[in-house]
Amino acid sequence: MLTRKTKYALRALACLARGPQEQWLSVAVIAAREQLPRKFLERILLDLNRSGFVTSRKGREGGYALAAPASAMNVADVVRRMDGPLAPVPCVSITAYRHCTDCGSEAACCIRPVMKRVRDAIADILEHTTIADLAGNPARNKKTK
Amino acid sequence: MLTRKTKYALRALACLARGPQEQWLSVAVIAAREQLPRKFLERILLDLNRSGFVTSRKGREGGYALAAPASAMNVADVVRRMDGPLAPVPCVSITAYRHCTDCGSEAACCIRPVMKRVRDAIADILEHTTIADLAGNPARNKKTK
DNA sequence: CTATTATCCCACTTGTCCGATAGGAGTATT
DNA sequence: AATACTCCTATCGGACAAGTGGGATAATAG
Repeated sequence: MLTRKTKYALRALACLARGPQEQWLSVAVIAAREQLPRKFLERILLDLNRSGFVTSRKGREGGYALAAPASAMNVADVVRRMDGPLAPVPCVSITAYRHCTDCGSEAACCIRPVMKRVRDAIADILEHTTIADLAGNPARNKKTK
Repeated sequence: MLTRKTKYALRALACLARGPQEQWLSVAVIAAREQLPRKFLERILLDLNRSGFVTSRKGREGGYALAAPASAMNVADVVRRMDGPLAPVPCVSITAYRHCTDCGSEAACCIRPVMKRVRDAIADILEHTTIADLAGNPARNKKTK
């Protein structure tokens, strides 16, 4: 299950992608447009900033903007940053591989092959879906700073 | 992420599918063979029994056996019982649809279409993978009671 | 009949994470 | 100087994951 944090993050990014190019959007505006809890969204945008998905401007008329073109930003990366690896078991993750502590031998594990296929299927979809796709606006690009 | 509960459940079912047809396997035996915590496995098998995946026999020489042919038991159903719906968001689940509390309009939701595709991809794989596949023994069938 | 061996079942613990809020410090604009 | 933003930390309740302990019940071997 996707956490709300991730859903809100995706909504906020889509909102930025749709928003007017000429100005920064404040947390308050995004929260109002997308109907999201203000304070929680603030925290999420902070994370998105640290992860490099958005840039910010302080003070009056400040706010957030996409750090890259929406069409160059895929959903998989956002989900991974917020929710962690896409893979259903850590030992089939490509970006965050970890040996399963409860599993003796990976070669002999009967669950691994199936979950590998699941991971690949999920990754294939989410990596080929961009924020621009979510925004329903493939042409929209980065805000020129 | 799959919970351990589900992973253990799948391992136990695969173990039963592989095990000798003529006898019931006790929790202790399964735990030893699959290297699983005994008590926890007991609890899991109880759930699997209630959900109808296995049958049990009390007393001496008792234990568990598959309630249906391993080749007729798919992974998706097991995961759903133990971990809940496969869908990344409740509003795209087919077996356990629920309206997302944080979402105003499903028709206008920008996240739903992508997640719908993810759900379908996961379901497609897990529904077409059986316990027999896990056990590496497609011919193995139900224990004749 | 009785001891043994199994499932059944409840309660409890410990830790982690989710979702969210409070409150204040820093900073840019009017 | 006042205002309106972002930034950052701390905290909190509730849920759930992963497991353990102890005992009731039932079936069979001897």
